[in-house]
Amino acid sequence: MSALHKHDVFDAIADPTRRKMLKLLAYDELPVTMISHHFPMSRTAVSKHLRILSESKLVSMTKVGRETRYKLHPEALLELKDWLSFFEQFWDNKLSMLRHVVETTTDREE
Amino acid sequence: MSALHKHDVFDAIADPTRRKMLKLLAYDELPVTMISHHFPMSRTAVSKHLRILSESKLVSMTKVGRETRYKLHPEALLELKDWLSFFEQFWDNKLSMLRHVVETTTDREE
DNA sequence: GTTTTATGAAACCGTTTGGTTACATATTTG
DNA sequence: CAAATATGTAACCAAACGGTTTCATAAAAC
Repeated sequence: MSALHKHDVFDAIADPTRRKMLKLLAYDELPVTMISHHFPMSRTAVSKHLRILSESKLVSMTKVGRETRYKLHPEALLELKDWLSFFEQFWDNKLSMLRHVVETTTDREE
Repeated sequence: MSALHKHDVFDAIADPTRRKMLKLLAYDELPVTMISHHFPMSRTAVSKHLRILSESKLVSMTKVGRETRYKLHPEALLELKDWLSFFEQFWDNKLSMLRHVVETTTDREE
């Protein structure tokens, strides 16, 4: 994906480092330096991954003093869930087929 | 991802062309030339996308005479669904929280 | 007010990606 | 058998990716 056009959710989760970041941010809001301690790369590289996650709305940023705290914004994964749900009707499993119907019905109420 | 290591499902669906291919193959098994008619690129480029989808097990190939027919193998998307299910517990919606519990319980029976 | 800390931006670099065209091969058709 | 068809492989290319180091800036701490 181009540098001008923003990265979407599918791009964002394609990278294993970014997927790990999402799990890390699932419970805690964390500043860049803290996040970078969990990865074998420079803080700058971590910062760039966070920018991509931010572009795709998977994380949100809050400035607190000199820190920038990032936290998970899980609602952005709904796009992925919706995309997936289309294919569930093709799983050769009657139980998941049934569940597909139940889920899509439930979705209407959200 | 490297050329030696196979592409995984997350890589495979990162590209919009490949996502479109999956939808196209959802209903019909199709040979390369037929598939390429749906995309504004060369048959060779289409073939390369299909190889990546094949590496990630999202499609399967069957040789029929001089044709290679590709079809969707939706079970490969289970990995994605499982990955997603971890995050559903964080959606700030009690209903989807409840559904998460129901689904993971149901999964045990498959 | 100087120093330290936290961060992002810029420039750079090797590798991968997504496309191309040309070619080789196998199968079907006439 | 010769010609046409279906496909994959190879070589190539520009752009994007994922990393680096250096620098600028803002806020906190001393």
